[in-house]
Amino acid sequence: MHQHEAEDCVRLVPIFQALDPNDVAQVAKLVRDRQYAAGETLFAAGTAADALMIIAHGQVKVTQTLASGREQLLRVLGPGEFDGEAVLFTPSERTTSGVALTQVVVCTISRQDFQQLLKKTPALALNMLNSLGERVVQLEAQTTAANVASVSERLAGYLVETSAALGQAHFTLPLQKKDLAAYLGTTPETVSRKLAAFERDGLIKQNGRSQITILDSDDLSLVE
Amino acid sequence: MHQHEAEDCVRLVPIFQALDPNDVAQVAKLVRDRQYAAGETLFAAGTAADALMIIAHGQVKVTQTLASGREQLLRVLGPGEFDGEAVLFTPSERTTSGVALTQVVVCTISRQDFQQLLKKTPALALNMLNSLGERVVQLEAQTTAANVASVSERLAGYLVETSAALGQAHFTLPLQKKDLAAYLGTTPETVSRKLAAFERDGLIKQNGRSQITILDSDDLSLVE
DNA sequence: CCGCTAACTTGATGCAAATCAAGTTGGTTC
DNA sequence: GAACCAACTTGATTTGCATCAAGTTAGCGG
Repeated sequence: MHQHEAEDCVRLVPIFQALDPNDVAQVAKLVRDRQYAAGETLFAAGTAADALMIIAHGQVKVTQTLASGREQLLRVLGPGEFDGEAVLFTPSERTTSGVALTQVVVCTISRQDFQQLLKKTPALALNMLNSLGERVVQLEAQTTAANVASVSERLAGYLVETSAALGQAHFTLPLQKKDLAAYLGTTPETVSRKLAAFERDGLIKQNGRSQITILDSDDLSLVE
Repeated sequence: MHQHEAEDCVRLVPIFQALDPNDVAQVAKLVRDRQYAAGETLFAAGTAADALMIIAHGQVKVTQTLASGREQLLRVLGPGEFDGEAVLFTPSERTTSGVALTQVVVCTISRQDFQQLLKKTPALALNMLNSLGERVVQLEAQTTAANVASVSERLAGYLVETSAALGQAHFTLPLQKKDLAAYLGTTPETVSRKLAAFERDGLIKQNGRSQITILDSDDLSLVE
């Protein structure tokens, strides 16, 4: 079973894709896997960044907390995604924390092993560059949105994107509203109110606490 | 002179550091350099990302603009820094725009050449990974600050960081207040008022339009 | 050195969203 | 299935900041 998870990681993860079978075998040997229950902490800000963590199953929220105590949800990692940047540097501290949202299986590679691997496997470094480049583009968009767009715009954008990513107009919110608020840089109260307003305007329909149906994707995209 | 600039780029840029002389020579051959006057556009969002641009001299502001027309200043590139991520992908569009703040000399490498170079020069890929990793960490901090901190906190943080980076309590703001406002996600009016407030509280002293002296760095860091 | 203009400052007003407060709901545990 | 508790909702109030408006400066070209 454990063996199985390790292979899953290597197979699942985009950065290991298109490596030759030889390399893949090498990688699999270095991988250790580990389980966490929902709510458990996978890594904490301020601790040593000593391993690369790749999600095999489940979801992990990555947050950053300011001195003031307010917390920003930076992203949610799903299967195949990894927490990342910290491992690339010479021994350094993590700047973010990761908490399991569901039961989670992660595959880990120690920083040392991973850096060795990078040197020996140029194709891996290129894959990694692509992955980080995409992340930069996404973060730039997130920063811009946070500074420049209203809460309604950001929420509407989130709904449209989520719906598009899942390929359906009707879906279950992948986050609690509390977490969604932290992601959008607002409060649960405001998320609640804005969703109610969208519903009043006939843009969406809410069912229960976390079911959303998008009725008018076009107008939702135009919300300001 | 042109030859000179090309060498400058290769010598100056962190990502080319620690390459062996052989590689460096190779890189220099691929580099073209180009000049821009203050205010000129180096690249625009929506156009093809066909070249990597490295700043040899001067400063370039990188911005992202929302449909609403409001503009976010993402960063200011100085000598040795580069605009980057876009070049890594298969042909794609730029998501950001770059405008010269001063007279600027940039060195460019075509995307094709650069990608070839990456494949042939593993050390370069590793340097690039480090550089992008740092950028991710910095962007995460910027996103968190934008969502979670007040304008006063962000401005105070900016002053403290800038002062620290320059190594002196007295300095000239490297940006116009208009641009500083765009960077912090606020308006020039608010920047003006907050600085006046800091001065009233004895935290800083302003001289002329852009001279700042930090009087109490500790208390400035505690502003909320 | 004068005049022009963009950058900036200062003041008055309005509004979006945070905060505070008091319920209500739904899921989980025993 | 009753009781509990976190998550959520809805309402009232406050507030930080944007916006609008009217000056004031500083730098630059002539």
